[in-house]
Amino acid sequence: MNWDDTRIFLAIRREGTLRGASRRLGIDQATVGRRLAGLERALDAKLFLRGSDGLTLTEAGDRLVVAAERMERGADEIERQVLGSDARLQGSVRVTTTDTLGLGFVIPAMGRLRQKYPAISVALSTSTDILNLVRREADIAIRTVAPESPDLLARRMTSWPMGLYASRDYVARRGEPVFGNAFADHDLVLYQPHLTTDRHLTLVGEAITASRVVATATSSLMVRTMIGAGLGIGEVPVPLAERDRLVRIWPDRIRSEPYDIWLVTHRDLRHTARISVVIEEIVSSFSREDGG
Amino acid sequence: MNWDDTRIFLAIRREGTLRGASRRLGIDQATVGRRLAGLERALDAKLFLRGSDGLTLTEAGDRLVVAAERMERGADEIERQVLGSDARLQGSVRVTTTDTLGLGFVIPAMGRLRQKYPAISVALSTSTDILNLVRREADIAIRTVAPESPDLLARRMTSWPMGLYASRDYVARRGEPVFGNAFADHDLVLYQPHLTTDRHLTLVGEAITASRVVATATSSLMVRTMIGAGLGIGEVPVPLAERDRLVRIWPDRIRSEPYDIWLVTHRDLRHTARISVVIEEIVSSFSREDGG
DNA sequence: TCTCTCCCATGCAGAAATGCATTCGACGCG
DNA sequence: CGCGTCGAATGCATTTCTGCATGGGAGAGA
Repeated sequence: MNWDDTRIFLAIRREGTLRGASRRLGIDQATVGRRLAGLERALDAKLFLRGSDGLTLTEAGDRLVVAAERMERGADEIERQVLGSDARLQGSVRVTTTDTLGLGFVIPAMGRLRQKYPAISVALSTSTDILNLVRREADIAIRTVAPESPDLLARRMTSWPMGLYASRDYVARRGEPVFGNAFADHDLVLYQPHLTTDRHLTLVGEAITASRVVATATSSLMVRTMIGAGLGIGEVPVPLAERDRLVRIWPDRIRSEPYDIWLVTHRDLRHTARISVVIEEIVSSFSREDGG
Repeated sequence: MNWDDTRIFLAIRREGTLRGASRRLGIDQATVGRRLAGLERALDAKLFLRGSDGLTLTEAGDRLVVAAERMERGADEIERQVLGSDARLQGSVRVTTTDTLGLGFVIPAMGRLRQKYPAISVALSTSTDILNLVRREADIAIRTVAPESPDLLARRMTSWPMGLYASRDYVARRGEPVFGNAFADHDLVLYQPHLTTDRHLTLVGEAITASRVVATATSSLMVRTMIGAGLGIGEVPVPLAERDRLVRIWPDRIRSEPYDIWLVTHRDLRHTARISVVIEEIVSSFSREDGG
């Protein structure tokens, strides 16, 4: 048995198709299929049922998943440990974050990094997917939720109050909403991360009626941009709203949950030089904002 | 990083040389060296220091061992689980035991197996090395010591008393030893498994003087054969001595520790058909002996 | 000191794996 | 019902890997 085929096995299981796995692994679809066939030959067992819409695990394949993931943890650990002792200021650092924070903080940090450490490159992945740091899908994550794993180190970089804002233009046209009548006669913009069904909706603690919502977005950058474009009223972290010169509605009201920003990295990467300096520069991005 | 290279890494570490690893892995020494070089390139770290007498782990390499072994456990688990659900009476079963038991019990069992299940082949490894069942180096072990791992199933097949014996020829020439004078004027044959320095030596509880020992062997088969050849007096399990028609000395004396025989297999292989029938046949070998 | 043995490194030819291009089938949409 | 899209399989050229053979170096023993 070729141990490397287990890596292919896990990729196929996660993607559901050979083609998807080939994209994730960066190798050809034909190769993925042949590697799987090789594993099945070595183990003398069919692991997937081939369907026109992809592959599904057989019972035999299902039994292997736990052991395969154990192998994967070992492999990840190997890479981290070797990486964790790398004192050189060169190589690639993978950062995952949201588009808001990527645009406003990580990219400025990358500019400064480029000056100081020209041999370090940053691979920035902005997505709503939460990449798995334990699985080594990224080196640094900047998130609005704290992680749960004991292997991950989280540091809260800032905690922004969330205020209610509209664009200058919107206020000029529609005026400010009257407090206490559920935003009657106003247009609202909402952040809805998961495209979930309507839950109990509020803005800065005030209940809203669904019919007044003119737009939602899965990204806070889109929400901010919508508000800036005059589409309606919505919640924005105060420092970002000020940067955009939005007009604050009801300045004494903030949302009860602030906008927390966590920087998360893996315990084993703590002392990796190139990762440390990237973290340092990103942290500096946030402290500049808080200071100014 | 090619996961399969960790398999090579572990083999090199265990054997200490590329050549040794290549023998264990069944691939060429040059390939082993190149696979290691590939792993070191992928991880960008030297894992071994090359010396003329083999390779020694660097600090970086040492750190990887634990994670690599975790991968190995996962790989072994995969193979066992797939093997463990194999209901076909065909394929190879690897048995490890001592030469005594291999000769007297496993080989007769193999003869009967051949008749009943012609598609099953047995790979018999007789050595004093205790192969690691957890590491999948063998499927069945027949040993004189019980294993410690919770993943292994041990069943005591028999417990033979150890008596003192000489050949008919020896007794005719030298007579039987007088009890109580430390085998004065007699030649002794000893089983010494580990080539250890002289410890406190006894035969069936009687102290002996080192100068009377004419031969030792690391194998109980060799001891028995030596005794049969008339070299001296020594301990032999009673059923085996009777089979050899040896003459018993002091028939009321036995060694305090009997000769226990354990059959050991891995928990996951319990229900593998071909392994079950091999076990069954080996057990039958021993019960024939006890019965007759 | 010479030789023998053990080891690793490297050149080269053959074998195996990979990527590309194409074919084929299934599904969903207009 | 045709068309476009998605996916898996397969033929073929190329790259990569592997095994064999050889060379060179270090250490043990005569």
